Amino acid sequence: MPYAESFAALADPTRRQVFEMLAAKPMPVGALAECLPVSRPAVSQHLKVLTDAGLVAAQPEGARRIYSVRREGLAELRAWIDRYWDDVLAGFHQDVMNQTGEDH
Amino acid sequence: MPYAESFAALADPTRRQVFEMLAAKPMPVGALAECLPVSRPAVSQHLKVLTDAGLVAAQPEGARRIYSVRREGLAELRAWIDRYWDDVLAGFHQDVMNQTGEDH
DNA sequence: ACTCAGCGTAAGGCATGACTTACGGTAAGC
DNA sequence: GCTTACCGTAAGTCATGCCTTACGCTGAGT
Repeated sequence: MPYAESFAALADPTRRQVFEMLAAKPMPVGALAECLPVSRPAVSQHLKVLTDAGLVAAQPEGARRIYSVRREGLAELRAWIDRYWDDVLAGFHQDVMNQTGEDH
Repeated sequence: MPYAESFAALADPTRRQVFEMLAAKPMPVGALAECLPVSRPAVSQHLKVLTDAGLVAAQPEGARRIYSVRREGLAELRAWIDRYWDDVLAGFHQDVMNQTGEDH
């Protein structure tokens, strides 16, 4: 269940901001840190959490590491939501049945 | 940005379990607590977080309070994911363009 | 009116987590 | 080869969060 780590990763505002910046454009660590109110090591730690969750990935380019978003990570979250989305719709439908007719 | 609270709410495993149980079937607090390894007040606190995030809602029924899932809460999360889903696809598309031709 | 079931809230303890500074390690440039 | 840029990790501090027990409130039944 990798979606568990994904939710935990995106629960932090700074980490969401990192993710959003990478979604807009792949970037090295330094570029992220310049646009954020935290230190560069803090960004590195956040990137580790996001990487472990499968939401981002690093691609070494010389001495730098270009981080970018992994579509599969978002797909996991979408899958989780869609599952319970269906459950809720089914439950709602059942409630309507119970309220209207109590038939069958 | 209510999705912020939603991510924070679903980041906790116990809270996700509560949400999943409510998605399967609306329930009062006591019924949830019986199936969980934590005390009833803990469940109440989790329900408050989920309620503040707009993910669940309570409907008083006599002395009990029947909790159920709010579709709008899940919709918020879906909207956030879909937004960055599109961004990632666009970025990926742009990378392909840069690699193949550098035209525009 | 009294009792009891069902919840929410307050207060406190303990773990988890986010940030900092300091350090080590690798790749590029002179 | 040596410096410099770029990055990850370690250690420590401080805040946040989850859980517990104890308490107070409301609605139903006798």
